[in-house]
Amino acid sequence: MRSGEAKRSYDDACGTAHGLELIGERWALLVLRELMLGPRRFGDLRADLPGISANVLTQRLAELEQRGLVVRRRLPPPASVQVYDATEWGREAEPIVQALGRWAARSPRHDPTLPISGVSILLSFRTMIDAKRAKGMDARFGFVFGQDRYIARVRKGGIKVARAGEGDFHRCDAVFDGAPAALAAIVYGGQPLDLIEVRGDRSAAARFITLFQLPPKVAVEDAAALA
Amino acid sequence: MRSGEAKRSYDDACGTAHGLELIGERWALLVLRELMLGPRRFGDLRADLPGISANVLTQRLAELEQRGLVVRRRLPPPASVQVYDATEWGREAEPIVQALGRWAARSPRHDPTLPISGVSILLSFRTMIDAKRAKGMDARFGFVFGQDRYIARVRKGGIKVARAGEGDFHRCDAVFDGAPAALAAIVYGGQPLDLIEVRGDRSAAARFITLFQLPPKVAVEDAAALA
DNA sequence: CCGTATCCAATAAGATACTG
DNA sequence: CAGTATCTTATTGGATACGG
Repeated sequence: MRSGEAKRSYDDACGTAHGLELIGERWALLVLRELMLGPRRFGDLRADLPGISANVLTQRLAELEQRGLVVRRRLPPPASVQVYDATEWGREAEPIVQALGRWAARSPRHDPTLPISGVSILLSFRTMIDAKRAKGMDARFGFVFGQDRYIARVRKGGIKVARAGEGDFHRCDAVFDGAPAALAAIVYGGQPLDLIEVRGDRSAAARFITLFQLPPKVAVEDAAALA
Repeated sequence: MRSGEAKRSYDDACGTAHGLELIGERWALLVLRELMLGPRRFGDLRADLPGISANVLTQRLAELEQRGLVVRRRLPPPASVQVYDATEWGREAEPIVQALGRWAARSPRHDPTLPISGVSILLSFRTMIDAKRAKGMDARFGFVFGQDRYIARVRKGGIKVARAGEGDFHRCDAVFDGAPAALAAIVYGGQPLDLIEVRGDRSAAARFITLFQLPPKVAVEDAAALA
């Protein structure tokens, strides 16, 4: 190890190497991902990052904060709870999350049956929307994952995603209510729509779930070798 | 631990998490980066990844090979040397490298004076080319970094980059010969062109080094806090 | 040289218990 | 609930030795 630097450095001027020093530690990018759609509490993050331990989450948040990617705030009373939020620069890391996700979706070893967070599935919509299929659609959709609510607007072949307030759902064409993993199984796994509850315009919902296309799996000469 | 196998899992169906399981280990993405422009030998990799130890490089290469991102080949006699090359899927990870590099270039703590590999600087040209500035230019450039040679073709606002054979340099408008770090200092650090040797059309070379634009640094309220 | 293997010390991650 | 503290395990890096 070299002298001087406090932590392990790649000692490389390449931006990629510096990026890995900023968000290359285990869990760091997933923590940042969970903050992409707005502030979360410590417990929310812990719940949506199955397997992370409290001390590692504490450490990652502290590092991300110190590097300027995350800010810690205390909500005004009566809430008075502490939340973590991504800074603008932190949110600018979304293309990294997307590129990684799009690339890894081609993996023959990707297991889509694992748990998935609400933020993940919503961000995947931004990543995987097929502009041709979405062209001509103009609709709003709501998503209820337990306490968390999100809203998506499909228009001009694109999709906008955000956390939802109560009133936002009144303008939605349809609202999906269920587990994120179930929604993922429907959209990406070809499962039937009635795996979750759908309120509102069911035909709009049926169209919505066809808008997203995973890239083709990598051809593997000997797939067994990768099992 | 079981080398390369499903070790510590993120237990997350999100493609991003799976991507981190594939190339999230320390050094993995940088090893893959070094293979983006063609096969390299073990010693080349070791030389261009300052700080990696031989055992870690061996392990990363074995893992990447087992996951289908890298192949190990033996060149035909008389060379008969073993080389590592990225598979097509491995090369498809370049958008990840680019997104990470572009994002990290905004970091206030990025130190461009560190060493940099030839592959890194050439890839950075692909990432950072400013289409508006390159528009209307049609030229070829050669790069000599010790034993390694590369060629770049600028055309229609884009740039193509590849390893060069001997003959390729005859068609070049200009050839840069020097250390990658010096070229980086010229292109990105505003240093004078005569820091390295330039053969051929010097005015074309002078235009070339203006084609690349780093994104603006992140505004930091208290930059000292991040030192 | 080109890698691999092995040993060791330093870190980082994981599990769990604990405190305000 | 929101973290700390502590302990155990895993990974990393450096040195070095070894076989092709």
